Amino acid sequence: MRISQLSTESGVPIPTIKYYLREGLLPQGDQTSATRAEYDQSHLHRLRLIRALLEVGRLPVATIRKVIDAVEDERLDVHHMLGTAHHALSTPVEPHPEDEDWQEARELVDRLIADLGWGVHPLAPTRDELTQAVVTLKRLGMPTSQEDLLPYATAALDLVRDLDITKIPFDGPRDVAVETLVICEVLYGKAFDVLRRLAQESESARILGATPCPPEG
Amino acid sequence: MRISQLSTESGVPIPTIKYYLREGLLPQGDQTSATRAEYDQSHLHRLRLIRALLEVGRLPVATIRKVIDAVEDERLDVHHMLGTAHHALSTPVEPHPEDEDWQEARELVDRLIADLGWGVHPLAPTRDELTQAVVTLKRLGMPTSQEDLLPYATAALDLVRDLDITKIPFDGPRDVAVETLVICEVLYGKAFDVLRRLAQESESARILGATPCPPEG
DNA sequence: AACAATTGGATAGTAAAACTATCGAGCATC
DNA sequence: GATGCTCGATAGTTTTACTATCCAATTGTT
Repeated sequence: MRISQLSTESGVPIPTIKYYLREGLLPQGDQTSATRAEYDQSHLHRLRLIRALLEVGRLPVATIRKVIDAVEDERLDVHHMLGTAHHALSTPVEPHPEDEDWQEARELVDRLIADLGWGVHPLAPTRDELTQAVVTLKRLGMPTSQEDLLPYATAALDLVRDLDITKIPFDGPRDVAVETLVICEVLYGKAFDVLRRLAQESESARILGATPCPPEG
Repeated sequence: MRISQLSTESGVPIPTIKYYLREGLLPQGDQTSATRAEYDQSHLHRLRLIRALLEVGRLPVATIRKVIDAVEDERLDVHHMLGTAHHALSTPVEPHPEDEDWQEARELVDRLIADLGWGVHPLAPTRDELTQAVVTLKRLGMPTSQEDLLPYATAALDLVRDLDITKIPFDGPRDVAVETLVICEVLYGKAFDVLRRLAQESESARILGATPCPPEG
């Protein structure tokens, strides 16, 4: 199919598709001549993935690029490919190792992960991300202990082990594996986030003994 | 304290503080003369809250503004104040009620909430948000059923009921209640999100029988 | 073969969000 | 009364994600 058809089928405007091609999010089509290229279902699929990560996951284009690069780097085995994708998904946080609060929080995070027996690399950026949340909670006057975080951690593990992970075809083609992992992480992550807010909405109304609150307007 | 001290204590540059003042995120200081205003601990605290929501929660300034407006609107009782804050926290999604996939997904979401017996307003924007995630999952070839979502929903409810909600002082001053709610929703939400990704990282390494994957570099 | 339409590739422009910088006049303080 | 901080207003910057415009090269269409 040509670019115009790709555009109508996906709902993404042609200039935007060209932009994604430039940015390396979408692979080039099969060039049949100097001014013609042929696209197929894989491009359509990729385009849908890009839009999902952008619109639902609110991932920056640069992050999506990193994930795609990991898939297309043939030197990586499945394990390292997934790892790279994983680390790309964490929002970069610059650590403040000299800060006292930061150090304390980081120790808490490391101890938590160690006590849980989780296999996470000591330098994984995810650790910094969690540290930042813990530091911030403390600064806001809601200090967090390991016991506070533990139930969240075990709940997270339960969900991942029983649901997310079972969906990932580790033995299938590599691109399918990463794609599924990313989708699980981003879209089910989003779904859970919304469900959490729904639950909070419902519980808070229940406690206050009131009827559900309508949106403004 | 003066604006310069507010700046050094919070680490936020003066022009940025002025910007927050202009945008109504930070209340004006106590004006002692035409060119002097006095700020206090409450301003410092608010500033920290703003930065937390911006940096950790990645909330847009406009959203933070909405939450603050809800707190300061004296006509609202605690219930409606929390509700307004709640709805402000959901990323706006424009619904596509004419779309077939959308309709189907929306029915699934409504049925799920009804079956769970959750008290959520029929027009709550949160419903649209979840609908969007469900539609997107379907488009990406991972259709979601009510049974798929149920375990996420019950896990979310457990966390909220046993942890988040217990932290909110419903009978205390109104501003403390919303602030706690927002902090719980945004920061513990973030913490859980990171824990989920950590669990996924760990489980995926375990399944592949590999050692934890180092970050690039 | 003439010719309008489409494409690819390049380049430049735009919109929104979150700052950041500058300026001028008014105090305050030494 | 010189120095320096402050307020308030206004204008400029940076980043991100597009969007628009050109142009020459086709392609299909007559």
